[in-house]
Amino acid sequence: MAEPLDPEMFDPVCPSSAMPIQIGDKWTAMVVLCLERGPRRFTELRTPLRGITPKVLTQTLRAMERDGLVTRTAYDENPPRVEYELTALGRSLLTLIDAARAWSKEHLPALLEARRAHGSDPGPALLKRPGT
Amino acid sequence: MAEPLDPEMFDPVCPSSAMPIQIGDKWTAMVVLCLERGPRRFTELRTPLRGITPKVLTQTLRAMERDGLVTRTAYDENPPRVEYELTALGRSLLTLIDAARAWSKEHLPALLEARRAHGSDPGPALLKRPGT
DNA sequence: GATACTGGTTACCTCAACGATACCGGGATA
DNA sequence: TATCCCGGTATCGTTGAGGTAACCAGTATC
Repeated sequence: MAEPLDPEMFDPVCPSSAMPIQIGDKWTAMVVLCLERGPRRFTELRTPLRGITPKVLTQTLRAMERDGLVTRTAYDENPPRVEYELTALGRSLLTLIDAARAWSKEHLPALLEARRAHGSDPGPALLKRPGT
Repeated sequence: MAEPLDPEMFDPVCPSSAMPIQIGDKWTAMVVLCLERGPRRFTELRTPLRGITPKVLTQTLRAMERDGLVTRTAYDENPPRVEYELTALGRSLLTLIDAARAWSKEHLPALLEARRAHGSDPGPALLKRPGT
């Protein structure tokens, strides 16, 4: 829980953005990965999740808290400090995320090639979400 | 590829609707499961996917075709006949779907209980998609 | 007094997915 | 003549996730 998060742990250009699997909402899986090695603070999470706005991060964390995936602990200090930590349930998603990443590693190139070979039209917009 | 699809293979009331995992678009995983045992016709798919409109089914299938998940074969007969079949790539999603279902079987009750225990507010709408 | 830091909140807007409803072409069948 | 079957299209409307921008309270520091 010590070392800082790598600001580039999620490559925004990476084709994993086309991954056909989504865990929870758009940012949920990335939050889980950020919390994998210990509790993190709100601001700390914003670094690797480049581009996330505080509103959306709050929404995501509140929903995850509601679903028992994370706990929120506020310390009465100042400046204020709030820490988010994975629960066992939240941690159980890691196996699923690993499965999704394994599938992508093995099959995503074929999917992208199929899409490219399909030719001109971008077509309906299946599978365009950001991933990990 | 012979036996008809069970019209009730997807229970619309089942809490799996809350499953925090989504494969492709809303109907993609269900289509994959429908095609698991062999090619199916357009109208045949509409039966278990209760409530899907032809427009949305067409959209879903076209996107899956574009991504190399299914093949579309039109026979020049009449009444017209079109068959959709899983490709190897599409079939590879089955392992992922199984993993998602295994997770749900084991952990979904805990998630739903956490949500219930969280109390009154339905809160922001994470995790409300139909699943399998 | 002014500014900065943390952890947010509020109001507004956009856009794609999804759904409802209606219609169609062509051959076969009654 | 009329109707059915099949595999779709066409048009319209709704919804909600997600984004943008601005603001806030409380303390500490300059």
